[in-house]
Amino acid sequence: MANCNDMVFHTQIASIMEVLANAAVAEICKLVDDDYAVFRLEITQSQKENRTLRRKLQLLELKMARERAEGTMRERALASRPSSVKFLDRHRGMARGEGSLTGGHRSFVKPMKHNSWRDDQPITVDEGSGTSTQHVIMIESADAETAGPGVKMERSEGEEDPRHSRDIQTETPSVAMEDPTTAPAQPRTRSSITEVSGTPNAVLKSETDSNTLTVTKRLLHTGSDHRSDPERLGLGTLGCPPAPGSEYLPVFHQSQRTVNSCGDGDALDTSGDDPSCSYSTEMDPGNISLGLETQTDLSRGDWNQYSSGVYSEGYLDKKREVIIIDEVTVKVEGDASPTRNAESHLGDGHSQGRDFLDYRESLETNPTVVTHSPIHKFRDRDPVSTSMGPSDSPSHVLFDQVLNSNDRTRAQAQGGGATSGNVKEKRFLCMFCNKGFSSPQKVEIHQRVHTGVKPFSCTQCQMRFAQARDLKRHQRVHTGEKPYSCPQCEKRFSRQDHVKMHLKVHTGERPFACTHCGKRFSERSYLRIHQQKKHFTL
DNA sequence: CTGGGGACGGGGCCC
DNA sequence: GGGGCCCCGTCCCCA
Repeated sequence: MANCNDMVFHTQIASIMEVLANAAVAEICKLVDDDYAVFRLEITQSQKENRTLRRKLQLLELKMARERAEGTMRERALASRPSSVKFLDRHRGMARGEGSLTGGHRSFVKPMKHNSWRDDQPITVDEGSGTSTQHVIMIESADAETAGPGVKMERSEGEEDPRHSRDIQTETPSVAMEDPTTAPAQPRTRSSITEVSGTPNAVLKSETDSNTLTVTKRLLHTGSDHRSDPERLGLGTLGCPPAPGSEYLPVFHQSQRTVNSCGDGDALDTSGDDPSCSYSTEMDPGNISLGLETQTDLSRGDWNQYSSGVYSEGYLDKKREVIIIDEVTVKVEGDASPTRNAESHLGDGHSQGRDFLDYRESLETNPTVVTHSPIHKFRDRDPVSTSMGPSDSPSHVLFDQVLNSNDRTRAQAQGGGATSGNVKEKRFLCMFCNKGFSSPQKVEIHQRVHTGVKPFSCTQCQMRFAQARDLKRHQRVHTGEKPYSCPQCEKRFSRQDHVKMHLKVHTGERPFACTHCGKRFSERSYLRIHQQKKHFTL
């Protein structure tokens, strides 16, 4: 009987335990579900915020570009000069498979053998017609071949980030039409050649009611290097001289889409009805940048390139540098203040020289490449468009306003070595790494690190240099000049820093110690080699 | 042959 | 624009 009671008792206990266990499981599941829902909600909100910030940045930079473009258009209207052929390279196309499209942002720098401008394939230039007709060639094809043999389009679409993908995929098929309301949208995958006639002002639409803009961007035909290095950057590039009449022609195309005012960042519906603001490259046939022009994306700093081009327009008016801005997509957000809402997607600022080694190598191996255009997509970051000239344009004001934000601090901090001086003195940012410099000239020089442009060539050898000082220093190799001597042994050197290095021989100074074995070296490179060989470390 | 070390040239940046 | 400085890599010599 007792055993029977025990069995009943245990059975009841087991039942209770089961019930409790089930309840606990249910409670856990409920908690997990709740947390999961909350987590997903947070993710969604964060994504929305990200999109909002991106679009705000786009809006800001679009405004800058438009303001600048308007100024250009006014100048053009005043000049009343005949226009040249304008290539609006939308860079939708790239010869996929050419170059490394999966190896990161360097991939685009791979020189291409075909799809490149060749000397025997000049671009027809409607020059000096005396009319205001502008031949605008919109290259929208995803197939570079459709762009003609002379058009080289490279892109790294295969490795683009989701944002970029979204922009591309959701943007309205861009139409390079003067009046998009009267012309049907053309599929992006097709090539189209649209001739835009009329005065530049006719092309440049009013921005007051514009929400979707197809901005025809172009190569800002500049290039200080052209002057200093005609043998490399001259006719050989494309087989045709720079179009003397080529001018800047930002073309804004309106779309009939309406504004999706979303100043607060909500309603960021990107599912296909994003108003698009597309920038197309207007390539000057005489200054096509081989292997460098590539599709860009606003969300990844291509606006930076555009604004840099704008900047070049002002500051580099005489220096002329090729700037390529590709088609981008942006949704103008109603009355949202671009300044207030500006979000500068500053890069990490540490993308420099060696990050572009492949690029530079490609340039070195392809001396005919004109290297004025900016590199696109070096890193997965969003550089801000901040290389503005010292002009008094609204863009400049806007730029300062942007930098007045917290991003200014970031810009300085990420300026990579901007250790001294205030921000104002370093407000000229590299379009590639956002590093700040105190003057446009310094930016230009610095950007040669990224572009590989070496305007100064040695007459004694084939060496090329980015700075005059480098050439001057190098030429001592040929002349044998050694103006510096060691005060200890009278040994002579061509460079003073080598004297300083040499002095360590006499002083016995070995400031670099191996952290593994304590062995000391006079130079860091010795230590590095030592550690590599002995300790298998960097 | 190998490693250490000096010399030296290119490159980048700050001032 | 140029000097100074530093970093890096390479070449070469020598133990």
